[in-house]
Amino acid sequence: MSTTYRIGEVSERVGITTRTIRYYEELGLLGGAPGDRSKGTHRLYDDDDVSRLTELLRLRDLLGLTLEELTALAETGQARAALRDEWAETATDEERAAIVERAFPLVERQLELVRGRIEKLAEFARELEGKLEQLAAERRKLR
Amino acid sequence: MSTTYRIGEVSERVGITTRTIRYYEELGLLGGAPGDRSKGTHRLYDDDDVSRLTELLRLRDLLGLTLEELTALAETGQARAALRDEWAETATDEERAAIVERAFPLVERQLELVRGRIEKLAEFARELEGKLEQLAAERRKLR
DNA sequence: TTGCTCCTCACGTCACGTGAGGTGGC
DNA sequence: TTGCTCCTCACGTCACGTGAGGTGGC
Repeated sequence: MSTTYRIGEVSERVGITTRTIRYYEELGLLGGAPGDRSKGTHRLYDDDDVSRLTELLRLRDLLGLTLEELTALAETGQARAALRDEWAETATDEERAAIVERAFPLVERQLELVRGRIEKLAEFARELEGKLEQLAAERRKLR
Repeated sequence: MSTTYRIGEVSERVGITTRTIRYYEELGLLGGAPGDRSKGTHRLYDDDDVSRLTELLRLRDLLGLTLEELTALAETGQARAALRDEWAETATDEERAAIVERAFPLVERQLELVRGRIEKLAEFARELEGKLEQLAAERRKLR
C-alpha cells in the first residue's frame, strides 16, 4: 500500500512533460505492459516508478544515451526494483540471487560510462583553462 | 596558403556525416556565408574550420547543448579564430583587444558548464558505487 | 454540477539519416 | 573517358512539443 501519483505530479517532480512519460511507456521503457490499465483510465505511479524514471533521465541527460541504449541499461532498474517488490517476498533465494547477478554487470557498465565521461570532461576543462591563460597573455601583450 | 579539405575528408576526421556539416552551415553555425561559394561548387575547409567544428561537437556531445545554445557559445570560436586569421594582421590593437574581451566571458561560461557537469557526474558515480556495495551485500546474504 | 486533470489521436519540430538524380575535378 | 566525390532536393526518423476534442474523479 504505497502512495500513488498521477502523471502530472510525476512529470512535475522529475521535470519533464507528460508527453515524454507516455512516449517512454509506448516504447516499453516504463512499466505500462499493454493490459496493465484499461483504456482511457488514469495512469498511476508509485515511488519505485518515480525513482526508476529518474534513473533513466540521468542516464539520458548526463550521458546522452539514445532511448534504445537506455533500454539495455534500464533492465538494471527493472531487476533491482523487482527485488524490493512484493513479488520479491514470494521469490525464492535462487531467483533473488539470479537477479543480483544480472544486475551487477549492468551497474558496473553504467559506472564505466560515467567515469569515462568524467575523464573526457576533465580534459576539456584543462583545455579551456589553457585558452583562458592564452587570452590573459594576449590581453597583457596588448597594453 | 593553408591546406584545404573537402567535406568528405572533414566529416571523416571529426567523425560525423557530411549531412551534419551541411546542416550546420545551413543554420549559420559554420562559416558558409551565403555567397562565399558559387552554387554547385565544392565546399572547402581549412584547419581552422576543422578545429572550430571540433569545438562545436565537443560542446554538443559532452554537454548535450542544442544547436541554438551552441550558436551563442560558438561566437567564441569565431572570434578566437579571427585572431589567428590574416584579417587579424590588418586589424588594429583596439580591434584585437575588443575580441579578447568578448571571448573571455564565453570561455569562462564554457568552463563553468563543464565543471558543473563534472560535479553531477561525480555524484552519479558515487551513487552507482553505493548500488554496487548494496548488491555485493545482497549477494553475501544469499549464500 | 463545475473545474481540473486526465485521456487519445495526430500533426509539428529539431537534428539529422538516407536515398535519388545529376554535375565536376584528378 | 571512367570513377569517385561532390552537389542539391526531398522524404524519413527519433524524441519528443503542442494543440484538438473528449472523458473521469474529488
